[in-house]
Order: sequence, then C-alpha cells, then structure tokens
Amino acid sequence: MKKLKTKFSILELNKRTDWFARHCREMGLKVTPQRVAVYRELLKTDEHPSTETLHKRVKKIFPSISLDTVNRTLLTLDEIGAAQVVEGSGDVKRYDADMAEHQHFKCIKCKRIIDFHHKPFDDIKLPAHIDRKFKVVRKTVYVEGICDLCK
Amino acid sequence: MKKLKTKFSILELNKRTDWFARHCREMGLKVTPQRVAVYRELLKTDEHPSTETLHKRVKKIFPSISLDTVNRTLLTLDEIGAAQVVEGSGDVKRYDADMAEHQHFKCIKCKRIIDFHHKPFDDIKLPAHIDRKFKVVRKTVYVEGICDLCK
DNA sequence: TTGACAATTAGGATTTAATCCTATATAGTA
DNA sequence: TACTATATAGGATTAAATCCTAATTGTCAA
Repeated sequence: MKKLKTKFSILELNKRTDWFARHCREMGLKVTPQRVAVYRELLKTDEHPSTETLHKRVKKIFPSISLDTVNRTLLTLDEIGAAQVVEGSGDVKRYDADMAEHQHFKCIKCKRIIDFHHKPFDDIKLPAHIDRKFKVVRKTVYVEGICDLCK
Repeated sequence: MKKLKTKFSILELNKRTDWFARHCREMGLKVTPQRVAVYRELLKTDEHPSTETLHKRVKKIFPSISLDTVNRTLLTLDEIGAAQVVEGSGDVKRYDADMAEHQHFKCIKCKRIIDFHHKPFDDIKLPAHIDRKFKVVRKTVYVEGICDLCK
C-alpha cells in the first residue's frame, strides 16, 4: 500500500474547496464536479504534477474525465490564481496549488521539485526601472541542481 | 531592411568563437561547422530564441543544417556551459549564450524575454539546509509579468 | 421548480515540439 | 593519407498541448 502523504487534513481540504467554489463564482466560472476534482487532487499533493500525471489520478475518482479537461482546468486555475505553473527550465508544465509564499528547488536529474521556504526571498525588491517599465506579476528565486536522492 | 541588433562586435564574436572551439576540444567534442554556426548565431541575438527560431536563422547561412542538429547542439551548449536554457513557466525551451550574471524578465503575453542586471541578485545566499542537502547548480531571480509593449 | 442558455465537457483529431533512427559524412589523430 | 569515433541529415516517431464539435450541465431568472 502506497503511503499517502497528505498535505492537508480533510477539514482543511474542505475549507479550501469551499473557498475555491466561491472564488470560481466570483470569477463567473461554473463550479463543475470536474473542476473541483482537479483542484482537490492538486491540493492533495506536493509533488507538483504534470497534466498527464494529474489526469491519471483524477481518473481514479472521476473515471470519465478527459485529459483536455484536466489541461484546461489547470490553465484556468493558474489564471484565477488558484494554482500556479511551477517555473523551471524546459520540460513539461508542472502545477502547484499551494499559493503561499515559498520557493522551488528542481532536480535536473530526476525532475523532482522540492518546496522550501526562506523568508528573505518572499519579498524581493526589484530595481526601480523594472517596476517602472513592466507590470510585474510574479517574482521568485529559482534554484536548480542535484537532489539528495540523486547525489 | 530589418534592423540588425548586434550584441557584440565582429571582433568580440570571433574571440568568443575561438574560446568555444577551445572549450569544445577540452570537452572532447569535435568543432564542426554546424556547432560553430549554431553557437555564433545564438551569440548574436539577445532574443533568447527557441530551437525552431534559431534553426530558421542558421539555415540562412548553413542551408542544409537539420532541426535535430540545432536541437542537439543547443542541448550540448547547455551541458558544456556555453549557453543555458532560459528559465520560465511552461512554453518551449529558449536559449541564451550570454553566461555573464544577469536576470530575465518574461512577458506572459508576448513571451518576450528581456535581460536585466541587478547586482544584488548575482550572489543570492541560500539557506544553509539547501546547500547541505542538495548540490546547487544554478540559482536565479525570475521575474514574470506584462512588458512595456503589451501594457 | 422549471426552462433557457451560455459555459463546459468528452473524446477523437490535429498541431506542435522534441527526440529517435540509421546510413552517410567528417574532424581529429597517428 | 587513412582510420575511427563522433556527428550529421532528414525522415520517422513519440510526446505534449491544443483544437473541434456535438452533447451535457451549472446558473439564473421567472
């Protein structure tokens, strides 16, 4: 039996699902069971899954869901700020429903993405000319290397 | 006539090409005209091109070069430290032959990648437990948003 | 509660990106 | 100059993302 790593208690999961439903309605989006299923499944993991990986998982509890729906939903989650595409260099898109400040380390060998949190990185001050010229939406410290298991 | 933005003088370009040839030999790689052509073409631009974009450009001066060769070469350049895959969230791989310390801003609308350089970002101090646990190969500040032209 | 409608979905088709395969060519070396 | 391991061309394949369309379903207003 595969160990179930739960990021959140059922209670917390339900709380966040409620928030998600409200948030969708606020954004004029329908609260479909597919959307909720994708969001909840993404919330449950800290493995930063790809569309395909998440599709496989969601199918277990929603067998008829299509890959396209999972893909579309994940893009939607990113748009409405319920999840984010994890930054990286190349490779397939990976997602994260944890919107609290944190940073990512990506192993260039096994492609594992590991969360870490270093408070000084939470509010990086950009040079003034960048803020002046562009509308900054996201800024983060990105770290790449070889993970403990691959070393 | 399209404006030619040259990042370097011909002299500087040749200097770097010489370095590249030496570096290839040191790494036990052959200095083929295809490799040199790809490297030089990548050096010339600050647009952080994708494989396909660069392939089109290199074809103009090396008509028979295949996409696979350009792709393979770019991956090799990254491996030997002659270029790097630009970090980003999703989308196709984009490359940069400028290995001097600098940071990237990526426009989420037009996908343009703009270089900037903020000295304090050059040597980010990671929390000790990260350095202890992982072998860090690369660390950078990544910024995303809407560029001046798209605003 | 019901009906209407715009949003959403399934699932196959298509597009696009990346990589593989293999016969041929070539850079480096002696 | 000849040998050999490396690299290339270009078509084939795989993998990822997106598109298309008919059928379905949340939402809202009556």
